[in-house]
Amino acid sequence: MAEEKKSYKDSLNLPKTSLAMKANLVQQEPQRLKAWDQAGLYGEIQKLAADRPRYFLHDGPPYANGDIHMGHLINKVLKDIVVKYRTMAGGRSPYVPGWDCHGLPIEHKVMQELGKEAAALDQSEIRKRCEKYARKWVKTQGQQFQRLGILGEFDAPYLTLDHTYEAGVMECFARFLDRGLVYRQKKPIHWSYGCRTALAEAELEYEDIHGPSIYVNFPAAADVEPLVPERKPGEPLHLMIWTTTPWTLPANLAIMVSPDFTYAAVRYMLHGESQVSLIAAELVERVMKAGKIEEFQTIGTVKGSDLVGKHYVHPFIDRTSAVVASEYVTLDDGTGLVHSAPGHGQEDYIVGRRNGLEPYSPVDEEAKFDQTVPDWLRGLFVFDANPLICTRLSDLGNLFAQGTITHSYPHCWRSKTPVIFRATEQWFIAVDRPMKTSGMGVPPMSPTGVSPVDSSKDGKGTTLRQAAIDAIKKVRWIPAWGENRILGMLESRPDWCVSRQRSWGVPVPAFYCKKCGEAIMSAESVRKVRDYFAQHGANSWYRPGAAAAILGPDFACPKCGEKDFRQESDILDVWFESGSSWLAAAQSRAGQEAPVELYLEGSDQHRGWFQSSLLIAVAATGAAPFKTVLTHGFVVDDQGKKMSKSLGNAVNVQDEVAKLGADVLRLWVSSVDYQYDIRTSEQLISQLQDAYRKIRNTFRFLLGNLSDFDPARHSVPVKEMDELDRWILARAAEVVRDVRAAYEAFEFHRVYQLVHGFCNEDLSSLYLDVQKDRMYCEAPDSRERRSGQTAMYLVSHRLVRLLAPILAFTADEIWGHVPGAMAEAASIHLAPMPEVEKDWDDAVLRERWAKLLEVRTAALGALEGLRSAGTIQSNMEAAVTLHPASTDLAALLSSFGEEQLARLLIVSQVTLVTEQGRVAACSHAAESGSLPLIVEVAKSAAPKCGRCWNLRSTVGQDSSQPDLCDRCAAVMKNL
RNA sequence: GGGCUCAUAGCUCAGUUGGUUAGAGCGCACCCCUGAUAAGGGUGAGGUCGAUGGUUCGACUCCAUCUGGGCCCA
Repeated sequence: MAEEKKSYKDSLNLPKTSLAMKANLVQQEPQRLKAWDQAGLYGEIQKLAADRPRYFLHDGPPYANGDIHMGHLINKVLKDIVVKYRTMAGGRSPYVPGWDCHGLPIEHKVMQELGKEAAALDQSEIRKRCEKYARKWVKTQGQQFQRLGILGEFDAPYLTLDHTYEAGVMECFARFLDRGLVYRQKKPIHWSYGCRTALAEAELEYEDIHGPSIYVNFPAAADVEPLVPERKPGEPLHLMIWTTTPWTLPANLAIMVSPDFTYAAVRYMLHGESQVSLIAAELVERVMKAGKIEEFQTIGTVKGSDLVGKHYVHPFIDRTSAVVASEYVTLDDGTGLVHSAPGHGQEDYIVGRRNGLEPYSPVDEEAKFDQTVPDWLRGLFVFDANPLICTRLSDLGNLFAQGTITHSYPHCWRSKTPVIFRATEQWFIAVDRPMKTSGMGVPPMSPTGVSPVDSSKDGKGTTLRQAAIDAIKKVRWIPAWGENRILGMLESRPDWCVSRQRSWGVPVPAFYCKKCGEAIMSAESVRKVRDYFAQHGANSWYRPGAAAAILGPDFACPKCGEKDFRQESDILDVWFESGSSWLAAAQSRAGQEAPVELYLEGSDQHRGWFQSSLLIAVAATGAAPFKTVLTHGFVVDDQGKKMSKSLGNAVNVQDEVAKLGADVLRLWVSSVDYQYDIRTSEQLISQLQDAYRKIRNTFRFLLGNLSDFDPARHSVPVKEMDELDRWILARAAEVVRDVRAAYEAFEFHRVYQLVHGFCNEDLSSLYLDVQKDRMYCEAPDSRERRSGQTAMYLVSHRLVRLLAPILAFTADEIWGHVPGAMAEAASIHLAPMPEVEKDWDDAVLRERWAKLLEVRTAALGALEGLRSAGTIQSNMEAAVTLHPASTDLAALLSSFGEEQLARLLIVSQVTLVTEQGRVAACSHAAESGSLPLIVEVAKSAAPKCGRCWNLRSTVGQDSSQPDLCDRCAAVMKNL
């Protein structure tokens, strides 16, 4: 039986707090959200910040489709951290969330849901369904974002389907017309003859088909002959191509070669005649095998670069065309010479444009040949034409070989018919045409003016490409390589094709004369559309009579004078829409004029939103719409692989919120260096729970010691504080400085590391541990205790605000427990960031303590030996003798004093021996690493105080309190 | 295939203009405390700095190549 001992527990000032140890975030966070909502917190913040300098982060609109995923979490939490920090740091930083509501994925989804019903609905009815669908997800995602603690104008977000937004898009488009950059031209697109519509990549389904595979000899023109001197006079010379789409041969306008390849001139017998064909040297064997030719010889070689610019004759059309260089030619299959029809293929089109070739596409909506082809093909369905063309080539002696091949070919997702590439009229924005400055007199739609492009003479201004390149140099890109990345894309990008053959979007604002087909589109007409959309929305475009309503009854076709028009059925590229947001939303809707301070999106947006926003703003205003662009990387799994549903490695945001709470997720986001790939798994995220608990418990203990502390009445001036307390304040000042610098640099993982480290190392394992004795045992109102309380109060009061942008919920909860804090600000999000306090920021003190802490570490190491040997159980039973071997260290320790050293080491007694040669023979003496110090440890012989549990020689001095030390005896007397 | 980019302990991060045995925290293992207690303290084990070659007296750091990732194109 243990000896019955008197308990002094009730006489101690043990920590007492209502801040629960268990956060219970999953239940608590929604309640706090409700309270914020009822208090109108976001509005209060904006009211408070109304007159401060602006720091506007313009939200890139996520797509209104599906539940939010990890990518959204990263992006939105980072934005929220920026906004909350900037607000607390003295800025005005409203947050207006946006949503991208138009576009194919929604249209596609709606069409799928409608199924066969879709055919019976007109375009405006389909658009209504799309809008309903988009709005549903806007609402859902808005709630999911808010659940993460993100504050903003969620009751009035900007939507790309808002009337004002659509009008803003039109204004942006009009600016391009002001600059003379809009033109119309044919371009090949995926075409479904089954649905008589263009298809987007997402609407294609790839299926295997059996089709023809033919090798065709194109007769070489005379300028090729000198390249093959080995050829016998009169011997036919050909350029041999390979194709699986014979029906595109009538549209052949070029043969593409690689300048780097070597082409062989191969002699062989065909139809009893000796022939020479040019074929890529590496492919000769395979081609000859395909033609079942066993005897052949390479009689010479030609460099691809020498072939470029030479000519050939079309086998069945009276046309001579040129050989062109192309980077798309490979040696994977075919002959190394590629038949090119610029109207029937993407790569052919690109190479064709470079060489001034028309995107010739003699095929109509039903995939039938038009009147420009030879008469034996006119009106024929292209897939029916394939065998005819092969027969014709064979008859002409140009068919080298013929077979069938099975390969993957795109099909229409709805009609299941094979897709063809067909060139149709599209609207483009020119990037290399000098920009005009006329038309700038048209007043901007928004109250704020826009500065014109700086260009002195019409038609002699800079190009959009050059202006954009100049503009990006004035932007701060974080990380810095972002500038290089977008620069590379800008330098190589083609003209912007802005029309799409879809329903769900903002219409291309063109009209066509019903009589002569003339396209009507001018800055003036587009601004009429703009005004009409501002009032009626883009849906009104699809009403009968919209053209007359917009253009006015008196408008006549400038070409034929007719007054009957139809509206364009194509819509604008959705990137044009979202790229207009700096004007259509930030400026028009939120009153935040470009350039705004920050865009913050994933690094994929260098090609997407950053670039479209840049091009539009540069054309419209002459400058980039942003001052700083910050990008983050992508979420990958714990192996570094991309996340996908099919791999099963995706982490579900909703599940994590329901399991861990939003603050743990926010802490996780803050903890990673988001500029590169972000490794993610449920386990990796849940590891942050430990850090969260550490931080929370540190605050819990700080606050627990402040239950009887009123800062107004009990504060001890910093100068009068105990040195330990002044040290923790000095450290706190350092942390405030470093954390704020980290926030300013968007290095939130440094914030996390600094704060976590401070809680863990400085506070929990050192300062608070050392302070326990005083806080518990000294008289409640003693100077020693009040000094410590003042420090703890000041530290909590600052530290919690450093955390507020990250732990949005918990920091606010803690704030409610900091003495007097609620009187300063009803929510922590209304409080200012702490400043570096000059009174605290004592570098000399920090230096001194760095040495003291080295001594402490050395001593703890020695004590570990004593404890593991079983000599003592707790360090409080130990007596430590320090033998400093340098005068500097001796002076330092002497100045600190034995009593203070004992406190710092949390041992019963420290004896400082500064004379040489007095190290006792002691098995536990240890020389510490780099310090000129010998630490001697032993069990103290003193009796244990029944109250503070220290072993003290003063126990029993007061005969009325025989089991107490002098300190405790004195305290007890005055209780 | 092209542009940009990443690779340091199980995890998250530091590693200053190349300069001694590569650091921190977490986690882990072991120990202590039981007056922060579904807490707190201590000690310890973990890395051939993705690989190879080169420049240099000396390379995690500079150069080249490769391997494996990521984003965007083709």
